[in-house]
Amino acid sequence: MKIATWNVNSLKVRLQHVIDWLGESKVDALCLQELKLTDDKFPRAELEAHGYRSWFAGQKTYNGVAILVRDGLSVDEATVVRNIPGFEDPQQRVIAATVEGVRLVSAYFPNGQAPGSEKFTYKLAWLNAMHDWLAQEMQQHPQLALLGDYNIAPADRDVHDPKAWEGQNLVSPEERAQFERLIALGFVDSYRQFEQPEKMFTWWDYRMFAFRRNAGLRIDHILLSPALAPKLVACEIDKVPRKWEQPSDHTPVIADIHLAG
DNA sequence: ATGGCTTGCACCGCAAGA
Repeated sequence: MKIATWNVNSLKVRLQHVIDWLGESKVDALCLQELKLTDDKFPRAELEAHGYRSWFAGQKTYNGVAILVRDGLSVDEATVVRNIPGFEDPQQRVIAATVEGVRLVSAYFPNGQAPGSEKFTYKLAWLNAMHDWLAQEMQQHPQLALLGDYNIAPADRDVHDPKAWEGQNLVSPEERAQFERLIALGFVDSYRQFEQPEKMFTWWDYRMFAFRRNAGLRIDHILLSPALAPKLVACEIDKVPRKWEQPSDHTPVIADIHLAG
């Protein structure tokens, strides 16, 4: 089963990119973030016409997450969850669904703006709630994958210029400690299970020709639970959609899991 | 140098992203 994550920065603007990419990648499930549209505007019919069913949690202007599932795969309708249970939040950042017996969580982690800011405090509170919920969720669903835009570059090798970024939002020690708390639950960073080229990133700023200069960060991740990690056979970043006309500033990450094996 | 782009919303400049 191929699963993927992609922050599309407006599904309205990026719908054709999503459709094109699904057609090429043929992933079984695609987790989307930053839909930036309300549920009534979600392009469910268009995606269905291209062979994918959708589950989504949207809102006006900001945030919004979805899970797209290729036709023919089983989805447990009764256990779809929106938001982090028990964490009151008007921001739509989480949706979870069980696909072929694998619990998929599509998450748009808060940006945080800057260490010390109110938004940073919210980010840390959100991360605490996510950690505690995942600890429970993993008991219920041993085969669990957490896919999304984490807004955290876990290590210096995930940063194009670690010196320039030192201590800043997305790389600060507090955020990295939160990432490590997820790892301490037993989660495995899919991308780092394999030898990878250096300077591989998933996000590049729109400004300053950042993509052309490869001035990026690796902030989109697929973490796998201990029960799922041994079934991982490949993980890659697909930089191609970032080169398309009017692209998202993020590009997809894909993990291939062999469930039968 | 706190800019530089892109989005949505609401009206032509602002917030927010990362």
